[in-house]
Amino acid sequence: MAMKRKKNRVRVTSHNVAELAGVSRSAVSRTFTPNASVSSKTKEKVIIAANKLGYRPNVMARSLITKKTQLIGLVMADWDNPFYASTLKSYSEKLQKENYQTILATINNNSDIDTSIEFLLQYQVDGIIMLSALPSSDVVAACNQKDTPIVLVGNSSKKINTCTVNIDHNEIGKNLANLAIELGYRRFVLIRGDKNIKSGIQRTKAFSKVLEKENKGEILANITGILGHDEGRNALADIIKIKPDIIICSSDLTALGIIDGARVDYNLEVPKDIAVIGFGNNPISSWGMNRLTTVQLPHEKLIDESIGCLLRRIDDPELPPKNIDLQSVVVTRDTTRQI
Amino acid sequence: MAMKRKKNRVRVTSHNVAELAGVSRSAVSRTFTPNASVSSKTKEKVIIAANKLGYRPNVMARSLITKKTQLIGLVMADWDNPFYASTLKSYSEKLQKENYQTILATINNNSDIDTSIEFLLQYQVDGIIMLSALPSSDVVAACNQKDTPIVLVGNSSKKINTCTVNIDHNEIGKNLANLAIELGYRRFVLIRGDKNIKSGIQRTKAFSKVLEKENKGEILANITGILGHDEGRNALADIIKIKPDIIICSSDLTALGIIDGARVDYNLEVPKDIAVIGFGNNPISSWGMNRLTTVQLPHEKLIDESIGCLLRRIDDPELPPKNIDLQSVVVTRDTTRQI
DNA sequence: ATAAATATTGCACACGTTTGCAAATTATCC
DNA sequence: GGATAATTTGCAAACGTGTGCAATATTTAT
Repeated sequence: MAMKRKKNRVRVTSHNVAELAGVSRSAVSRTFTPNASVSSKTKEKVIIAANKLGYRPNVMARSLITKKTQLIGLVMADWDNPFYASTLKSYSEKLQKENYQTILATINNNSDIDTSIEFLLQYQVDGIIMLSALPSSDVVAACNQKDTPIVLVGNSSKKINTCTVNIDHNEIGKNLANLAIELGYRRFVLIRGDKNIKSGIQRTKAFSKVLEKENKGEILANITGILGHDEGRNALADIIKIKPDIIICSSDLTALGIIDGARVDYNLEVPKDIAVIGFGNNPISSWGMNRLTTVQLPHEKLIDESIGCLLRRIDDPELPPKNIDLQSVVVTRDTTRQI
Repeated sequence: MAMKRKKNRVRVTSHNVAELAGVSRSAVSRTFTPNASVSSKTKEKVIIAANKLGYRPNVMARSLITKKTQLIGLVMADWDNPFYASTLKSYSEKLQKENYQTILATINNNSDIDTSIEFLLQYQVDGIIMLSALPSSDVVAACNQKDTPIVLVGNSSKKINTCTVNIDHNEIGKNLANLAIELGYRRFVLIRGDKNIKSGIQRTKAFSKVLEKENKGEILANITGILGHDEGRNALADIIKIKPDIIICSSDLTALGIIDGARVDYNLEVPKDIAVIGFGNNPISSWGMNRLTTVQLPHEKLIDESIGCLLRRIDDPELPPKNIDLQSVVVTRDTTRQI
């Protein structure tokens, strides 16, 4: 009978290295621990032996004793939002630079936000960054109990006791309104995506508040459920009838769709006949063809602040949670008229 | 003197749960191990106690003994390439579905590809997926020695003994040439990015080979170092002088830049005056305005095959490495003439 | 009711590290 | 060179879990 030989995996451990180098296991451990008490002579012997055997300290075993994994859980809820998706590279790079590795959890439907955190906790991550998702306060309490700091980015709730880093959508709405008024626009159409998304609600609320207060102009329509390029272009048919001065979108893609539609389908000039403002400052928006006026979100700052918050709290779990609101700027290009 | 009290983190372990539930540690371990021998009565007791204490098995400790971490290292080399960047979500989701977590390593300059693998090995990942990066054969040997399967995606070398999943750029070049010839084009300009990137070299080589063989048309210029939209648009000035039939780009963005330039700067009609083909089928390319003819890469298939290869080899490390080449299709839209 | 078969349980060791402590070595000083 | 101080070293005990094995409890068959 042919016997299926299971190759027995040979793991090289500190024991093997110690043996070859003629020292104790402690010595090899100390060799790989910065600032540990070990003579340069034995260190050298250990390193030679380690290289010969291809030894690498086992982080799992180490973390068991040090209670640090150097792992950060990054949970990504909204892959469709280019803003968050593009953030990933920076997070990973910057965390790596701080000597942390990123373990990536993605969630599909809202139900398993909590599950993903539970999962990360099992891996003993040193901290968690949540992008655009709101966990239950129960699971956040679990994190606190375990002294695993968690920072919520782009979605917060007063009820939850933890660090948050957010974009001040209120201020964006205000600024947009003020700018539009200043440029002389009076007949507004607002377009956004899912009507339940809080950031959009905040912006429109702030926008209309300014309008009321200043008593200059009115919102002719407040359209929701429009997100992509072609959706924007298609939505134009109805919008055009209301004859707005300016259309303010909650996505650059929608804005570009509107512009394309205006130019191609209705032979209108932008911004002479109609002005458009986007949101997000997508790389496409600065293309020579497009030159879209849009709002630039504090990309890097958001990342830096959230990492900063997290690392500080990892260092000192007693630190009280901090809530940060970041300002954005609107970049005026050629789809709105000049002052 | 005010004494700074360091809060001592309380970890709840299987010991605590066992105590509360009035059973042994083995019992709680078995409760959280599928198909373990444990009566439903004690299982229930354990679960109640575990919930009360907020117990979660420590994956680190477990992996120490099972020698499985359920971690897959994903190293991302080329974030600028939208193809690979967009792949991330699917990888993460699909691996999660297979009960693996993704630990993300990013590399900046070519020098630390190997370092990132070393890092992942320290974390005892069960397998590694490398996107668009070529590790040294030494470090791949280290993976093999450690029985950590590694699959190379989008960049392979005959010298390296491991699984690879690639796009057949040779075939793309051929298909592109045949299509262009069939459509009646004869005066070609090829544009690509970094001239040392192998995929681009392969495509142009295959392209010109077909041209020679069929003896139909010639490559007027073979431009490298052009990647984005505006670069493409700017490059048009020189290209236009050579009067090509068709411009074949290695990026949709470049192609769109060329088209914008042709239409706006030179008042040319596409495809009547000049035809353009892109590469990658970026979502933008299907916009009603653009309707770009381009090549659709086998996105999901690439992901599925690479994950499949990896998981199979994790299951059975004796499995010989497999090299897979995937075919792409060119999608013809409105920037090339109809047959 | 008893014996046999089966299912469940706990003990204790293993996994690969780090680290306090005491012993051993080396360096420093008079 | 000897006494002391400083550095280096190895021992052994954790860290939190899984699992083989023998012991015990439960079920089944007679």
